[in-house]
Amino acid sequence: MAKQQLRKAETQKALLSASSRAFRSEGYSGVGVDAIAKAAGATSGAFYAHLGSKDGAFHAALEQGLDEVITTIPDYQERFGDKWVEEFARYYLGTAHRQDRACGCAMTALSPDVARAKPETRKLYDDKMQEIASLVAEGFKKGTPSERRNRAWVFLSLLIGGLTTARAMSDETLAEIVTAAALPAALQAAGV
Amino acid sequence: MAKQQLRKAETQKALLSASSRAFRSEGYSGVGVDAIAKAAGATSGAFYAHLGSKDGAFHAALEQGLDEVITTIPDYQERFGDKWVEEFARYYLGTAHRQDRACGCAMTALSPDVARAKPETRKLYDDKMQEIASLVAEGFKKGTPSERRNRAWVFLSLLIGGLTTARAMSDETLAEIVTAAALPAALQAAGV
DNA sequence: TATTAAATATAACGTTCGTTATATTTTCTG
DNA sequence: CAGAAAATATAACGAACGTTATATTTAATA
Repeated sequence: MAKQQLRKAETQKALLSASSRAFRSEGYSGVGVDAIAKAAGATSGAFYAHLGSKDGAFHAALEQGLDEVITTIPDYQERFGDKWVEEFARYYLGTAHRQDRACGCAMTALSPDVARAKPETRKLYDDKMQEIASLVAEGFKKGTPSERRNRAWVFLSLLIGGLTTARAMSDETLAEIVTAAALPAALQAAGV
Repeated sequence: MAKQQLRKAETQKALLSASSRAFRSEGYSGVGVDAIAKAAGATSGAFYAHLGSKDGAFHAALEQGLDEVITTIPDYQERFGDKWVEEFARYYLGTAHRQDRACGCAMTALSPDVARAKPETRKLYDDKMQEIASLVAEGFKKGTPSERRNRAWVFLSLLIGGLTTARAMSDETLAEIVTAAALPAALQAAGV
């Protein structure tokens, strides 16, 4: 019982990863189970064995996606120190992130579908987003904890709203104008 | 040729209105043509006679939705004068607007699907959003035109991002914390 | 190597998808 | 009132939907 477990874990990972990518780029209702399984190099049988249901796959993809944010923020804080906010916001509102929906941040890509998801999934969103806001607030320098937390929500709202708007635009120049405007405002919210 | 044209116009209006509501609350891929037609008290035959295709219905719903914003902003400016920004932002981030996805603002509800729409529709989004940003910027008091325009994008990004995040949350108290944080930041961007 | 168990593939279910072609109804014209 | 024209309803298409049941393959055990 070693080779079998390894293969199982790999299939699971591929299925979850394909689910994440598909839901982010096509939306929850924009992609089917067969297509996700195919993208993972598997079939719908394996999909249901591992993820239980399409709902379940979305729930798992959201959890993994928000956990990614939860580990990324401390990474930025360690790597860049005081400049972590600038680096993070610059990446978030940058061209590469805007153009790659499939591999982009779960907050922006999945929030609209979370609003339509089952209660259990929305509750998960509540918890993870609070965790993210806490990490962001702790990384801010000025202000009381309560002030910093408010500004963390502003910071996140600006990143999510700016990216959402820019991604919908077809004119790249216009999209850059939006993100370029959002960036200093996000830094101001961060107290930089 | 009067009664017939009247009925046609009414069917058209009902179809477009049902499309708008459905796309906003369920997402483009989350609802089918038959369901939209049924909600409008019609059938798919009438849907295709009036809207041409599902794509076409989304395009028309987006146009109507953004035009609604374009007429609403001057309305607020006339009705509330200097306080128009506060009133508008308070409505946008308020409980009623957050809880009613189907009748909410097209910017927040449709942007994620616009990112996946055909080029023609994304171009329409470009143009209408620039018009909206212009109206908002003209309603700001301080700063140069260029500064005001930047702050208009910040203002819009905050409203869209804050509302998107709050709508995804299941805990109403938490959702209100997010919108309550976004509101003063939006007003600050407006120069109030 | 035969048996058992686990992991995945296949095939099928009824339903709904977007769309088209045709039928039917309704309204206007002569 | 007869016939033309316009508006809408109906029915059907193949394809894809989410899901389940079963078959097949693979690996561990004895």
